[in-house]
This record gives sequence, C-alpha cells and structure tokens, in this order.
Amino acid sequence: MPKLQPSDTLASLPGYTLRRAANAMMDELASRLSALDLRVSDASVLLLVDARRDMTSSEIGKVLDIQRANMVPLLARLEAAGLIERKPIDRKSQAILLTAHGQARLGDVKAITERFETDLMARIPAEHREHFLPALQALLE
Amino acid sequence: MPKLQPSDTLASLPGYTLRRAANAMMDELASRLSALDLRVSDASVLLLVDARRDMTSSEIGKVLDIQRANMVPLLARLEAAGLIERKPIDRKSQAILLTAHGQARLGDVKAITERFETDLMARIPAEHREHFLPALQALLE
DNA sequence: TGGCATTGCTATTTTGAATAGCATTGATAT
DNA sequence: ATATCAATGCTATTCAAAATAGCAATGCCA
Repeated sequence: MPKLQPSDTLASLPGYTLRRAANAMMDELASRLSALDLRVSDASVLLLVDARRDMTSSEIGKVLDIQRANMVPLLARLEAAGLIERKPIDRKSQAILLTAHGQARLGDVKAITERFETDLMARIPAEHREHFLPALQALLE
Repeated sequence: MPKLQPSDTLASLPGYTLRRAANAMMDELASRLSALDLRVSDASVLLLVDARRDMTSSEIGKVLDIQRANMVPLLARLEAAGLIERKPIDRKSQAILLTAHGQARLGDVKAITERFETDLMARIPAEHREHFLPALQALLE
C-alpha cells in the first residue's frame, strides 16, 4: 500500500527523511529475508563472519553495534539453525565460523541482499545515485 | 567516542549504511532534544501540529506512521506537560492544538532541529550535498 | 605476581511498536 | 430515514529489540 506523504515541512528535513527512508528500506529487506527465516541482524552476522574469519562474538557485536549480552540469543538462534559453529581460540574466546549449511545459506543471503541493494539504488534518480553512498558514509565518520 | 568502522563489505552496502547513518543521526537528535525533555516523536508531533492546524490524533498518526493505539500515551505525555490541548471537532473527533506553552516550546524545538539539520548537511561533502535529500525522497515513493 | 580489562554469559528491565477488541459516532447508500 | 459500514479514540495485552547489571573465568600487562 502507498505510504502517506508526510507534510512538506517534515519531508524537507534531511534528518527526518533519512529516518523514514531507512525504516522503509529495512522493512523491505526484512520482508525479503523472511523467506529464508532470517532477520536482518542474522544476515548481517552471516555476511560478516564470512568476510572476516575467526571473529569472536564480542568483535562481531562491536562492528554491528550489538551489545555482548544481546549477541547471545542471536548466535544461539544461528547455532540452533545449524548455520554457525564455535571454535575455541583459547580458554576464554571462541571464533564464530560458518558451517557447511551456513555457507550454503549465505549464498541465498548474498543473492537477496545484492538484489535488494540493486533495487534500492535503482529507485534513486540517476543524477543523484552515485552521490548517495558517499554522503551516507560521511555521516558515519 | 568514535564508532568502530564496519567491515568494508558492509560499508559498501547502501542499505546497511543507510540504516547505520539513520541510527547515528537519530541518536544525535535524541540527545539534543533531551535538553528539552522531549523525544524525537514528541518534537515531530509539535512541528506537525503547528504546520497543519486542527489535525486529529489519527491524522497525526497516519502522517508520522504511528498507530492510533500508540498515539495515546504520546499525546497524553504532551498534554500532561501542558504543551498541547484537545478541542472537540464533533462528538467523535478532536483537534490537537498547541497551548501557549507549547508554542513557546516549539520555538526551542525549531531552533534545535534547524541546527541539527544544518550540522547534518554540513557533514556531507559539498559535491554530494544537494543530491542527498532528493535521493532519500525517491526511496520513499 | 598483582591488578585490570575482556570474554561470554545469566537475568532482568525498559522501550517501542504491534495486535486485538470495544463503544461511540460519522458517513454512505438505498 | 435508516441500515450498513468505516473511522475515532481508547484499553489492554503482547512482542521484540535494546539496555542494564552483575558474574566467574581467563588473558594481558606492568
């Protein structure tokens, strides 16, 4: 269903529009990932664990801005689904690794996220498109 | 404190970066508005009620994407703080109006949000700046 | 070796948002 | 005008994501 347009006053505020756009996009991504029974944070972990091998739970949390305590149920879910496994690094830390099943599932995740990113960018008029990511990155510095 | 940079893989995803940037900016705005003891949603309502007079609770909710049920505590807070009042339109609906106190507080809100929006845009390199809002708006259509 | 920080975790709380239901009232169509 | 349907403003409850506090064990460093 088409979303109601906010009043012009608010629509002209970059901060407000930024939030709304992010919410809309995340809802869309969540909906697409639900086909894999994964949440956005689940998919983020899979992508990250694949890209940076041997990360610990704490490290993943720092990168994704998820607190240690909240990583526990998240990783427990992924482990219960057979997507990740833990390998002791020393007696304190453990690396999070993708299982074979997790790697297969990661393929699906990549397909969905790549398609999602492509669709997202396609919605932006061509003349603004290349400026979008650099602008966002600048906000995160 | 400086945020940890996400892995390059994730930082190059517009969708992911969009979410992070929005979260970071909303945290910043929330922090600034806390000086007025207001939340972001509170401030949004005040700005909207001022811009479009005589809106009902339902209408405000539709514009701001807040469900009717969740408008109740929000408006109750603003009413308890003496910022808004309700004026019956008919026996079913009521308009939400700013009180004198609410109008005064709105001045502070506007000062903070304008400053915030200015600061936000200033963080974006000049060559990307003018493309930012149109890109976001395109995502909301 | 002593002190300090980190890890992974439990347990609990807080918060925002979602869902369901309800009585009343307004709008619509015949 | 009247029966039907939709909207309004609510209550009450649930749900999920995040935040907070605390803890035992371990690694790190002076």
